[in-house]
Amino acid sequence: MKPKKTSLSDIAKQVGVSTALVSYVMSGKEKEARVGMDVAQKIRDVAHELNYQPNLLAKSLRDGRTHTIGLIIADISNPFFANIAREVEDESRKNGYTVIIGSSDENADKAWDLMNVLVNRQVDGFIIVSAEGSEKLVLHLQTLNIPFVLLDRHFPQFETDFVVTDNARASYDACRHLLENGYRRIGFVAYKSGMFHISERIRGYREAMLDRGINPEADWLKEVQFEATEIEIRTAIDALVQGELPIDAVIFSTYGLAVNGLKYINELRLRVPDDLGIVSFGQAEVFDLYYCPISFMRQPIDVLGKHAVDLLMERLQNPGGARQHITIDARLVARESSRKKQEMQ
Amino acid sequence: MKPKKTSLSDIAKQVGVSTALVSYVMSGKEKEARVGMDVAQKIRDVAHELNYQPNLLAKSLRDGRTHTIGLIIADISNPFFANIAREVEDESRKNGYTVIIGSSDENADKAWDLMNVLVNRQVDGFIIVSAEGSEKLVLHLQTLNIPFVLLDRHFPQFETDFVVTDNARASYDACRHLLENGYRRIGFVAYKSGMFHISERIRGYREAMLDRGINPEADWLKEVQFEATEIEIRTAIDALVQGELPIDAVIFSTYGLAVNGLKYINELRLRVPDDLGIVSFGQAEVFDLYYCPISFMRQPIDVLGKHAVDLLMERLQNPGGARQHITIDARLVARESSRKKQEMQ
DNA sequence: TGGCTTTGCTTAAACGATTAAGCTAATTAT
DNA sequence: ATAATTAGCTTAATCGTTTAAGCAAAGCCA
Repeated sequence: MKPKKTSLSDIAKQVGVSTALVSYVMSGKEKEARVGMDVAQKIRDVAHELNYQPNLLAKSLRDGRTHTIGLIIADISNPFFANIAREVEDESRKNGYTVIIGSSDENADKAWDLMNVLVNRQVDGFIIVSAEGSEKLVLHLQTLNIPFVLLDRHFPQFETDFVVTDNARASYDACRHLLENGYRRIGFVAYKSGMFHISERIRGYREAMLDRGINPEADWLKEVQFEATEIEIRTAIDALVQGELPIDAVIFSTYGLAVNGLKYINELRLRVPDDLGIVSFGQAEVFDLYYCPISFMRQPIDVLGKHAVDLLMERLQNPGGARQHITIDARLVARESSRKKQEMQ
Repeated sequence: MKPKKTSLSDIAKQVGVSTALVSYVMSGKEKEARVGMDVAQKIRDVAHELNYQPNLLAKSLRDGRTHTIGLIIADISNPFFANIAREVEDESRKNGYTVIIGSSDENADKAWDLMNVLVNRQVDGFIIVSAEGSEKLVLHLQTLNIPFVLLDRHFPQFETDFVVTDNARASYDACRHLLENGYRRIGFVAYKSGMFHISERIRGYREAMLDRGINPEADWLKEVQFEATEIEIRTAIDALVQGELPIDAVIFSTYGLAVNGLKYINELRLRVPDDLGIVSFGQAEVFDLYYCPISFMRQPIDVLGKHAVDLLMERLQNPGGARQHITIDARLVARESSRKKQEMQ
């Protein structure tokens, strides 16, 4: 039924030599291995004729490297991660590596299972956007001595390679921008999470407010559950805009929060930015096409992805080298949603 | 340096038996292989103690199945494909398969290269969103006897498994909806392509117009190059809205066209739907959050993805079975962008 | 002529798992 | 008591590749 693929020994048999010779020729080692010119040519001819394609499984098994990397992200259907995946894919292919992507849904258990599957498939290394609670995963990879690079999020308590944006600074810039444009009562919506990148974003917001001499009300910070974003975000926004001190601007610390938040803001018929100024993290076509284009902190996804792959490649070459920490600045893209406030007397 | 992973023979050595016994126990065949209860337990204990993880490479090499499928799509950073990828990933994992995703950028050569890499990695089968001109790829997989399912697009001239939406019908429905709501001069924007799914969409549009007794002007159909979408779409829209017979509605036959089109429509300060009614293919948050929510044809991505995987699984079981053609209907999600036209006297 | 190097190839082990076949000792049947 | 069965293991081939080591013949030098 299935026309067996041609292997080294098929060629060897037809040419009348050992598989060793064929292997040498096919991997361009004919010089070192002193293969006769005529035989080499014959081998190439037959290989071509039989349409030989090497079996990468066998090769990998033999030399312990699969030239495959595992990419664990939160969710491939989120544009931020999809774009990251795309960068990682392209950059990896340039380096001769294939990527296997898995979505963890921000769930540490899922991430753990994924990692195990990929480890068993013998990936050479990982690029990981950590879910909350995946310290165990990180430690496990360390004891297995499998190279990995943390992307977008990292654990300050562990000494690992990572590539992240400067979240505190990005948040600070977002907030300062709103302040400069006349907004004063600024809310901040984040996921409820113990993860470092989240708390950094909150810290940046706080500092910007304090530096401006404003004490951010505790009520202005809303933390919503990832698993129940749609519902909780409504409650959060209701509270923010209807409280004693209704906010005049809000920062969404994540793409998913912004999308859900904007939907509800539309429902409430709040006008952006007159009723509510907005700056968001993340990026996507949504922000361009909203009736009032949304200002956002642009994370240089291409740079993040490229650095992550390059760093991993370096680590694969030199597993013992010093861990590297790469921090990249996000850049504010200011648009209508945060334009200078008209003082309304 | 690297603490070698534990293999069957490590366990065998420690327990003092052959690797065969260990293999039987680890793969749950201890009954058939008549392994002694006490020895079996000992093996399990040691396996656990040494944290044994099977090497899937070796297993795959041995029995010729990798439990891996290749997914070739146009671009993972396009939400339509990202969502497909997500479905395929989840459904495959349920079946014990791992997915390797590659983006072809609608380029047949890239798709060809990708396929070759994946074939060499011995994927068991493929799910493919074909790029234009990839007939060669399809034929090649057929001669290699590697199972594959075409997704979203298919080649009517080849007898293959496929899962697609009924594009002619979707287009017909989109157009009829606009007609029913009072629009008459309806434009259609598509990619310039010889691919079947595109011409089907055009056909559906034409038929809906003709059935209504309207002869669609040739100028109302605009075909833009995939590689130069941003520029060409401006020219196309300019022509559509400024011609002798300016259109009063437009159908975007693809997500990417809609996004670029809407951007330009915004720039032109055309009001949707008063100046221009809109229905689009594709789906994404963009359509929800546009100032005037965009009507679109919802393709049931979850169903598409699930069917594609299930069909491939079936084909892997039974390579010789009759090819299956699965066609799924898109459903109109009607919103503001195509609301009933106010007759303006 | 005898020893040394070079050329051109083959042999065989290794990667880690699977599994048909075979072997031995104990048990059961006759 | 002897033959037949069964339980409980081992052996070894296999998947396709790589590569160190070895071997024979030819070439070179004195």
